[in-house]
Amino acid sequence: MFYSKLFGKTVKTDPKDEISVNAKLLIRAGFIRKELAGVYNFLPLGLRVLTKIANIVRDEMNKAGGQEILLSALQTKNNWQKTGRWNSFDALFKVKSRYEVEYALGPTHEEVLVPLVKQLISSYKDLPLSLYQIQTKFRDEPRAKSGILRGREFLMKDLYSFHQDEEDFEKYYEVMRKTYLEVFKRCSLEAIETKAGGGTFSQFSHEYQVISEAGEDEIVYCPGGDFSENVEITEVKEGKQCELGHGSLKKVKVIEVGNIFPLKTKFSEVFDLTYKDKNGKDQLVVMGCYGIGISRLMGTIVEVHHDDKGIIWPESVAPFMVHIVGLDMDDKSVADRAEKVYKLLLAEGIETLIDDRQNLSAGEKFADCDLIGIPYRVVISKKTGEKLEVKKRSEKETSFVSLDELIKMLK
RNA sequence: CGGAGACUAGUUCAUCGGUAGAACGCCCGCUUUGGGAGCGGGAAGUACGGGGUUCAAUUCCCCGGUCUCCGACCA
Repeated sequence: MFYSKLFGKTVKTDPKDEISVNAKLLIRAGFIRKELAGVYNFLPLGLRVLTKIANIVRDEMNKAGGQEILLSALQTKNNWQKTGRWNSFDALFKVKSRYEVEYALGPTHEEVLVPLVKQLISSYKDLPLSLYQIQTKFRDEPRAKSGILRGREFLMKDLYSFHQDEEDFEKYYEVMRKTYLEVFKRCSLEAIETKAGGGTFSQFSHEYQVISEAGEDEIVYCPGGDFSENVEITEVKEGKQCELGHGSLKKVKVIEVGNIFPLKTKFSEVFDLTYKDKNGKDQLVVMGCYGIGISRLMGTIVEVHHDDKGIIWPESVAPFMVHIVGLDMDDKSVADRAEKVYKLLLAEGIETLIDDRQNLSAGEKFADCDLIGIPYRVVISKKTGEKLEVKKRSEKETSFVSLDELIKMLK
C-alpha cells in the first residue's frame, strides 16, 4: 500500500470528544472515525486489524470444532417475547418499521439460533454441535464510553454449543477455556481467567480479563495465577495471602475481553429444542455460550500496547508488517530503490506500507510511522545506500541489513 | 436514566451584542529533507437546529439535538 493513496490520514491534535487512549490513538493514526456515540467507522488500516483479530478467533474456533455461520441481525419480536427478554433485556435495540412491525436488532443470538437448530437437528447423532459467527451486534447502552471498548454497535464472535447432557457440555467447556486463552495469547494479551457471577444462568462462569486502567471491571487475583474473581462476587479481600505462597492478592481494574458460561436448558425449554436419544426418547439439548468482543479486543490491544508516540501493534494483528519510510523521495534513484524494496517484500508475501510522500520532513514521516505503530520500520534514503535501516517499533536500536537479511528476520 | 460541561473553517481553539480570526491541515510557487521544516500566495465558516429579547444575536434567554465527563446500568 502506498501511503500517499491510503484513505485516512494522521492527525496531530487529539480529538476533543475522546478521552480514552484507544479512541485518541486510533483516530489520530487513521484507523477509525466516530460516527455516533459508541459507533465507529473503520478505515482501511482499522479494518485490516479487525480482520486480523477476527481471523485469529476464527482459526481457534475452527480448531475447537466450531462451524461458522452468519445469523440475521434483524430479529422477530415474537421470539424475544417467548424468552421474556423483549422487556427484560434492557439494552435491547427495538426498531419499528413503517408498517408498525417491531423488530429487535440482535445483541446476542439465542432467539435466532435455537429455533434454527431445532429445524435441523433431531437425533443424538447430530450432537454435539458447535456454531459460531462473527457479526455486528447492537446494544442500546445507556452510556457508550471508552472508545471502541464499549459501543452501541460492535463486532463480536459468539459461539453456541449444543450437547446431549451436562457431562458432554462440561467437556466442551474445558476445551473452550483452553481455546480462549490461546486466542488472547495470540493477540499478545495476558488474559486472566476469572470466576464471575453467572447472571441468571448459573452459579459460575468465566470471564477473560486484561489488566488496564481503562477497564470497567475489577478483579481480585493472585499474580501467581491460581486465583481470580470478579469483585462482583468475590468475598476474598485484596491483600490476603495466596494459599499456595504466591504472595498477597491484588485488586486491579480490568477490561473484559471474553466470557463463557453455561446456558443449560434455558433456551432449549423455551423453543422446545430436543433430540431423540438412543431409546427414542425426547431429551432437552444442553447449551453453552461463548463470546469475544472483536472490536473491544482491538481497543484493548491499543490500551495495553502503546507509548507516548503512538500504537505498538503486536505482529499478529498489525495492519502491515513493514512500514517503509522513504526519505529524499524526490531523488529518483532513492524513490526507485524504495519502490523496488517494496515490490520485493510484497513478492515475499510481506504486507508492506510505503510512505512515498514527497516534500515532507523526515520528522513528520517518523512521527506518523510511530503513531501508526507497524512492527518494522525500514528507512530508505540517500544516507542508507544499498543497506536498509531497520528498527522495530517496540525497540530503540536501529540496524543496517540487506534485503535478504530483512526477509529472513520477518519469516 | 439522574447530575455537570461543551457545540465557531477539515482539525484544535480564539472572539462574546455591532454579520468572524489564528494555528495545524489543504491548494499553488520557490526553497528544503534524519525527529512533526522555511518564505510567499490562495481556498475554506447559514457560528448544531428552532423560537424569544434587542435597532442589532455566534455572543443573552428558552426549547430541542448532538457529544463528553461523573454516577446508575452492563444478559
